[in-house]
This record gives sequence, structure tokens and C-alpha cells, in this order.
Amino acid sequence: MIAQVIVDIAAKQTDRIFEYHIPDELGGVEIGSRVFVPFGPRKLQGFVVGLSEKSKYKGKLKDLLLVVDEMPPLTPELVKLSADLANHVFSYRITILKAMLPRVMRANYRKILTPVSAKAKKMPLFQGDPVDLSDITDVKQVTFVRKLLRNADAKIEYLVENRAKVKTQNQYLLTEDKAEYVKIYNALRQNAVKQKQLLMDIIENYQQYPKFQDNLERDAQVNTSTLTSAVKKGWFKKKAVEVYRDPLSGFNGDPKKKAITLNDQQQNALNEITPAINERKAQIFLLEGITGSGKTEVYLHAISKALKQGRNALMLVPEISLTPQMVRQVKARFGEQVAVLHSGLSEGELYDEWRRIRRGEVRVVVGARSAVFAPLTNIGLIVIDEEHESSYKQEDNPRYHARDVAIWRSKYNHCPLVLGSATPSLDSRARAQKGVYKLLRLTKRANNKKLPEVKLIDLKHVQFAGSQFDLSVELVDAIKESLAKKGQVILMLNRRGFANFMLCRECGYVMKCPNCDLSLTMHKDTGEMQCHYCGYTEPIPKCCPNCHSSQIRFLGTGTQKVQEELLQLIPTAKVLRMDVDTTRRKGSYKRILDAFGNHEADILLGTQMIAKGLDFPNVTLVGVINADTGLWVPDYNASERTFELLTQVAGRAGRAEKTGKVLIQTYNPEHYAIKLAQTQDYERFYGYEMRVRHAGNYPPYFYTVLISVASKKEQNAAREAFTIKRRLQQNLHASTIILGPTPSAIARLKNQYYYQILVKYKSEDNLNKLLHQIQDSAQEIKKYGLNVYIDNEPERIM
DNA sequence: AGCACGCCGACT
DNA sequence: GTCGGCGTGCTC
Repeated sequence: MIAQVIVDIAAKQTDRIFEYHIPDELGGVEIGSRVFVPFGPRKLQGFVVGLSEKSKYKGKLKDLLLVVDEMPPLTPELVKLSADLANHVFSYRITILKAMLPRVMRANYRKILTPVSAKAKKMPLFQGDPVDLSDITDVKQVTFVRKLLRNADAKIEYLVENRAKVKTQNQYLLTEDKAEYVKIYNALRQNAVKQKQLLMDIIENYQQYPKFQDNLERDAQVNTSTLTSAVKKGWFKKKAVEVYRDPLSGFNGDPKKKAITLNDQQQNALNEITPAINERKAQIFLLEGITGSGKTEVYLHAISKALKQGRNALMLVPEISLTPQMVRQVKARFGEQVAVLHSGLSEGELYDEWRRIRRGEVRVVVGARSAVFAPLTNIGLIVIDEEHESSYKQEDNPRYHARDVAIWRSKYNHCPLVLGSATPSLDSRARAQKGVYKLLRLTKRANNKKLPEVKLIDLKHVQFAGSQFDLSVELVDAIKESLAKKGQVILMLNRRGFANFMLCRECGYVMKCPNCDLSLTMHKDTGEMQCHYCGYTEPIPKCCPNCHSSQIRFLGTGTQKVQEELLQLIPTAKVLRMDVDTTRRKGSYKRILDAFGNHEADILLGTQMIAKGLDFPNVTLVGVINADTGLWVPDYNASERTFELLTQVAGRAGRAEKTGKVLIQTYNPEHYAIKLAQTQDYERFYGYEMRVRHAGNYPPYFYTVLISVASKKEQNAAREAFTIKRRLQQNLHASTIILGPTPSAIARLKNQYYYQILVKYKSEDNLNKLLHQIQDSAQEIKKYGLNVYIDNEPERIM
């Protein structure tokens, strides 16, 4: 038999099948297997994407070296998906295949230098043992090694390492019957205390065996040495048993909750979805429900329906709303049958959760973007919550959109896909308009609570509290009032750090990152000026680095500064800050939310990460400190993003008995995105924004592809971009709009200059082929330091 | 990607 | 002559 293998080299020339002979003694080679193969002088990891009897290859096929996993990590479905997706997102197939698996399953490659001649074996370099070549960096030593290789005094051995490790625990199995152990006990020396304790435990708790090592040590009060000698005497058999790392240890203990009864609207929505589940139809639903309308409850009921049909369910949520609250809710309903995948897990935990899915031990998978590749089979329902979230689009290679992948999988599995949102993406909403998706609407809040009252505060005509121009008197008064009534407050400012930039009032100098075209953000707590893109830092200056004037100001407000101001204005209030800086450590996210949930603090101040999915019944006031931060970015969807964000954050108020209030501070109270967010009127926003998009020839009226060219030298990037544009113009319809090349909004990032071209088209049969050609030529110019990136349907075109 | 192979100029 | 730099082509 012959295996068709995709090898682990992401390059144009290797982006194809290489065939290998499967030796007879190598069992378990299937489509989807992870294998090690010889490739030239090296050894590589690869994936089997096909099996055949015959090969067209003229040369002699090499043998597969090893099948890595007991069970092929990829299902046939995922293998097929990898081919289609690679074509769709202009990525190499191996890049997609690797993106489908937990990170630990990416191989490590090592080069080992082994001495051959007797002379070499005695050299101090080796001290008799082989040496890892990556440890040799010294120029002199490198030359020396080269000489050894030339004279065949040493040779290089290539190693592939599997990093995926299974966690095991020792289990002790009994070998005799109970009576025999009593005999042994009686025959023991009087002073063999530990052995007696151990045997006593065996005799008294005979039924509880086999036992795990830590339980046994605890119960019998013995240590490892006693156990080892017991094994030697043949009292026990020791066995290493595979155990799963449990990422949800903090979530168990909740009683299994009964499903909540649905209201009419929820029931109607469910009634539409259920037939598609039962009849196995790949139908797509758009569930448009205002915040608090109980979309989650509809998802959970629908998942139950799929499980009842003997099928499994996949649910995607944005990383940011994979809160402990959310996870607990799903766990409470479906218990042990749930696996959770998200970035908060350690590599090992992720691997274990993933394996539970692959082995068919779970029936419901909840996870963030990459969970769309979960190796779940027999899928009967896919749900994407908050489908408008831009985090479903991966921003670097492979640039896939989880929604597109979900649509593919829904077709493959013949199962419905439910897209849910309070503020659907224009794209999805437009498709529902055209009848491609079935639109389901929830217009009432599940608990019949009214939407919170939203008020705009026009910062142009307002009195500010305190010395800074960030918090209006009205907002501060409202906070005080809420706190006086024992309510809690959520404040959002979509900017972290203390101050946005440093400005010299004498010479106008703004402190910029040396690697990027961006001003540095001041972080008072660490005493640094930081670049939020490349991570560059330097100390906060005392005077202007340019003219040495002491007249420097730190302008633009971030969460840290607001925290300081709140401390001055409302000294009694306890403020928790939540942004990337305070949630970097594992578990800190949960800690902050738990603290706020337990009312250990009065105010939760954070960036947009607090806007989504949080459900705190005691929150009576939500304040947006500056609604304009995302409004004027040069992106066609800036209005959509602003509307979404404001609507989402407003939905955090008044979720239980207490009525909620929302205050939005803005310099643009007349802007439609902000005005319509005030009334939370998605449908009107949709209508208005569609007209704007139509006028500007933007999605959803046009499809888009973004081509970026990056280089250390600005002229090179620009020149190559113009070459690509000419090529596009020559081959595409006249009706297709080609914008650019223009420098990106941030023209330089990490010392790379970016030029980009935006292609807007309605129908282009040649485009896919043409873009693949452009990608091919990109490989050739890579050696001149030019990089070309193709982003199909970009979320950000800055 | 990363390695061998081949061609060329530079040095003990 | 031998060494190392770089361009080219191949890897089942």
C-alpha cells in the first residue's frame, strides 16, 4: 500500500502530495494519520491524506518511518476540509492541517551531531555523547564542526520529536484473593509497620481496588518505597493508566440544571430549527435577538434536540465571552459530555480535551474560533454565538473565518447551523434578507425586563468632574447614585494604558515607536512608554527627548488614568480594572470576574473585553467613557463596529430585577452609529448602514480581497504592489474596483512597510486562479525581502 | 524549508 | 590548490 502524504514544510514547492510505501509491519496507517517520513536527508512529520494501491512516481518510493498516534488525529472530514480551505484562503495545505490540531502535536525537529571516528569520540566537544547542533552557535565551533563533517569524523542525525505527552498515573492491581493477603499479613515480622498498614488497607478495602497511587498512599499512610517493594514481592501489579488533565476542576459541583421553559418567541425559533435537526438539513438560521432575549437558552434547547437524535453538537463563542459563567452554564446542562477548548487552557489540558473529542467521549464541544476544527464526528448542530464578532476571523495565516468553515461543515454533516447575535454582521443579515439564511427574531427580553434607558452625554457641552477632561459631572453623579443604592457599575474605555501619547508643548514632538509608525502609550504602573503593536518599551521621559523642554504632556486617556481619577473623585469606591495588562496571567480573568460577581468591588473598569457576554445581575449602571475611539478609524466597517460595541455593552445593564441605566459619553452624538445605539435599534441601523455600503461600493454589495505587500524598504513594497495591481487590471473585469496601492493606515509595523491593494468585485471567475498565481510569484520574490499576504474577505483593511 | 551541488572569487 | 559564498533545483 501507498500513503499520500503532505509534509511539514510550508512552501509552494512542497505544497503537494508525496508518496510513501507503507511497510507491512507498520499497522494503523489511515487517512488522517500523523506520520514521520524521510524527506531528502531529513526526517519530517506529515499527514496521510490518501491511500492508494499504485503510484505514478517513477523513482523508488521510500518507506514510512512511523505512525505517531494510536488513532489518526484527523477525521476524513477534516482532511477533505483542509484541501478546500487551503484553496479558499490562499494558504498551504500543511498550514491548515497544523491549524486543526492542538499546538503540542506540532513536531520538534532536532539535528544531532554524532561522532563517528575513534578520534572524534575522544574530543572534548562530544565527551563521548552526541551534541545538539542548535547549541553550537560559536563561529569557531561551527567551522570546526564543518571540518568534522567533511572528513566524516562526525555525522548529522535528524530527529523528529513528538511533543504531545499523555499524562499517566500509577494504578495498583491486586494479584491474590483476600484470604491470601490475610496469610501474608500474619506471616509478617512484628516490626514491619508500613507493610502491615498496606496489607490492612488491602484486606479492609478489598473491593476498592485497583487504586491510584496517590489514593493508596493516603489511605494506607505509606510512601512510594513501600509500594515498590510490595510490587517486587508480587502483592501488586503496577500499571500506568492514562488520565486526563481536568481544565474544568473549578467548574464542577454545580447540580445538573433543568432546562428553563422558553417564552413564545424562543419556542417559535426553536420550532423552526428543530425540523432541520431532525431531517438533517444543512440549513442556516440567523437568530437575531436583542441583548438579554435568551438566545443561549434557545441554543441549549436546540443542542438537546440534536443529542436526542443521537447526534453531536458544536458551539462556537468568542474567546472573550468564554467566561467561567458561560462555561458553567453549558456544563450545568450537559455535564460530562462537554469539552471546552479555549486559549486559557494549558497545552496539556487542551490536548486532553481535544483527545476526549477525537475518541468520541464527548457529545458537545464549546470553544473559540479554532474549535471550529474540533474532530467531532456525527455533528447534528453547529451554533455560532455572537456571529458578528471579528475574532472569528483569524488575522494571520491561515486567514480563515470560522463562519465559513462552519458553513462547510454544516453541508458536510447535513446539519443546521445557527448564527446568533443581537447585532448580526451586515453580511449575514443581508443574506437573511435575500432568503439564503432563515431569519429568526427575538424582540423581547426573556425576563420581560425593558431594555435599559440609554442616554448620550455630549462632551462638547458638558461640565467635567475633576481636573481631567474624561468624566462628566453627570456620569460621576450617576455612579455615586448607583453605588449609594448598592448597585454595581461597569465602565468601558476602549484604550489601555495611562495616556495615549506624549506631546512636547515647546516643539510639538510626539514620542514614537522606532519600529512602527505609532505613538507610544504611557503606562504609569510599569513606568514605561509602550508600543502596543511590537512590544517596544522605554522609560517614561522626564523632559522632551527632542528639545529637552520640561513642558511635556501626556494626552489621551487610557484605563489606568481613569482608574486614578475615579480614586480621587469617589475615594470610597472599589475599582477593578480589566484590560490586557491585568489579565495577562493565566486565571486572572476568572479571578477578576469572580471578585466582581461577589461584590468585592463596586466598579468594573475595562476595555472592550468587558462589553461581551458578562451577566452580573447587580449591575445597574453602564458607562461608556468615550464612544468615539473606534469611530473614525479608516475602515469601512468602523460604524458597524461602534454600533455593535455600544449595543453589547449597554446590554450589560439591568439584567435582573434592578432596572439598568446606560450613559454614553461622546463628541459625536449626531453620528448615526451612536444615535441608533442609543435606541438599540438594530434594524434601523441595518437599513441605514446598507445604504452607506451601497453608496461606497462596499460589502455586502461587493466581495473583497486585500493584498498587502511588506518590505523593509518602502520603495520595494510600493513597486511590487504596483506590479501586482497592473497584473490584476489586465486580467479582471472593468467593473471590478481595484483600490490602491496605498500605504496601510499604520504604514510601518515592526520595521516593515506595508502597501495594500483592495479588490472589490461582484463576480470574477478568474480571480481565485489569478490570486494563486500571485501567491506563487510571491514565493519567488521572498528572497528579496518582499512578503505578499492575501486576505480573502478581510475584517480589517487598515 | 533546508539541503546538496555547482560555480566562482579569495585565501593559507 | 582549498574554502566558503551564493544561486539553483530537489525532496516521494
